[in-house]
Amino acid sequence: MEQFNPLQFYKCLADDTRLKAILLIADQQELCVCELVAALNLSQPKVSRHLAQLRQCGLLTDRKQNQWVYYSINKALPDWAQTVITQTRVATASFYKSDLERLNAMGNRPERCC
Amino acid sequence: MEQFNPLQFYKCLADDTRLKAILLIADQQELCVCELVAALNLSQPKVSRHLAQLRQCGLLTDRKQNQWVYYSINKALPDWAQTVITQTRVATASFYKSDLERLNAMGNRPERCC
DNA sequence: AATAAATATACGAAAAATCGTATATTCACT
DNA sequence: AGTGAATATACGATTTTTCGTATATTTATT
Repeated sequence: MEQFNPLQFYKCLADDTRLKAILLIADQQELCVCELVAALNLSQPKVSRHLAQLRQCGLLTDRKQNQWVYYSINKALPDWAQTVITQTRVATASFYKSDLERLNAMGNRPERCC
Repeated sequence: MEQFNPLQFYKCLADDTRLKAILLIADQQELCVCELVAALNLSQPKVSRHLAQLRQCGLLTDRKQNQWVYYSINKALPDWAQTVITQTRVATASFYKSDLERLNAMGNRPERCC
């Protein structure tokens, strides 16, 4: 991840949907779109649109398995950016607590494998 | 600084003027408005407006000395937020390098005291 | 008291970001 | 081939943010 732009990075974090999605994914290692839709309690197009933006900016990577697309934090992110995400995840757990609860209450979550 | 909102924090960092101002101030300990105007090469009202926003959100504190107002990073910021700023300052020096050069080239900088 | 320098604020205009809704795509399964 | 579930994208409308310009405020100096 060369010449990664901090302004673009922080613009990605400056939206409620995107920030919570990133923190949830960082907390859970990876999540598919339908899990994020349930956790965030938002429409599928809205969530999908923000995830696409985070992928395009290099914050997330995706992997497809069957009909699901799993998003995770891009391991190629510069160390400082990973540190920023981790610090935020640990220190601001109450910010996304209710989303995590909705995720855990979700039924029929797709099974990971491979 | 209780129940500090991470979304508001990142919105503060998600603007070119504000991000560079914060990094310059973090690097220099404190800077007055006219120094930031020179370093950022922007209009005084624009810089002043963004500084006011950063102060209102709790990222900066100000101190008045004679006719100058000096801004510095709010020491009451939560640790994680200070870590985020420090990590960014250290890792993305090239992002505000040219601003720092303009600051160093500036003549007639007000003298600190007290 | 008048002037000048530094800083702050007000306000409408312009630009940027976000949204809802509709629709397209992809894949598994029958 | 057809259906349904999961995901992605397009597009105009709305909301939010930022901006330039003018003006107010504060303080030091003459």
